[in-house]
Amino acid sequence: MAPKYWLVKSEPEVFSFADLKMSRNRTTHWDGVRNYQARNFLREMEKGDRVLFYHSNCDIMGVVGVAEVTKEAYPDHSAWDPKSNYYDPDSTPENPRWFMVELTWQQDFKRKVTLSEIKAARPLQKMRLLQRGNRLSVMPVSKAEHDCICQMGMR
DNA sequence: GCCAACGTTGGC
DNA sequence: GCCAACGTTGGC
Repeated sequence: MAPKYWLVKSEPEVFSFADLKMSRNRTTHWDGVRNYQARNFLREMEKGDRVLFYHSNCDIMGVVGVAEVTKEAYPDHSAWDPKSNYYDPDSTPENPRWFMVELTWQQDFKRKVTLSEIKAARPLQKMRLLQRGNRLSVMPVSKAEHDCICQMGMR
């Protein structure tokens, strides 16, 4: 099965791409997604899928590197922890509502591909990232868009 | 099922 | 810090 392509957003002050790189095995579980549409995308992720890592809500927003899905969707246990920020009493181990995947750092871009560059790049105009009112933290990206952004980032 | 109120996201 | 654009909640 050919790998699929995704973009995940993270606020670097909360969890940056450098944080992922410094994690054990350069891997983390991508928990805390509490939006149904984003969850559904998470559940479509498969091992080997490529993930563009985007920094949001910071000085210069943009894609900073590439990660890979190393474990596909499994129940997000932070939803069961009353002390977690992501606690959701309606999600239970018997009937989990929320899921997470495992992401592994793969490659730093030589330079950040900024939001304004993405907005200016003709092949990227249809990206979901640029669509009005978009607030998804996990979204699909086409292979062409992924390749274009990687090319910009590695130049 | 409608919809107003409220909370959150995230670019600016 | 502001605020537009959502999603969610809860009364009816």
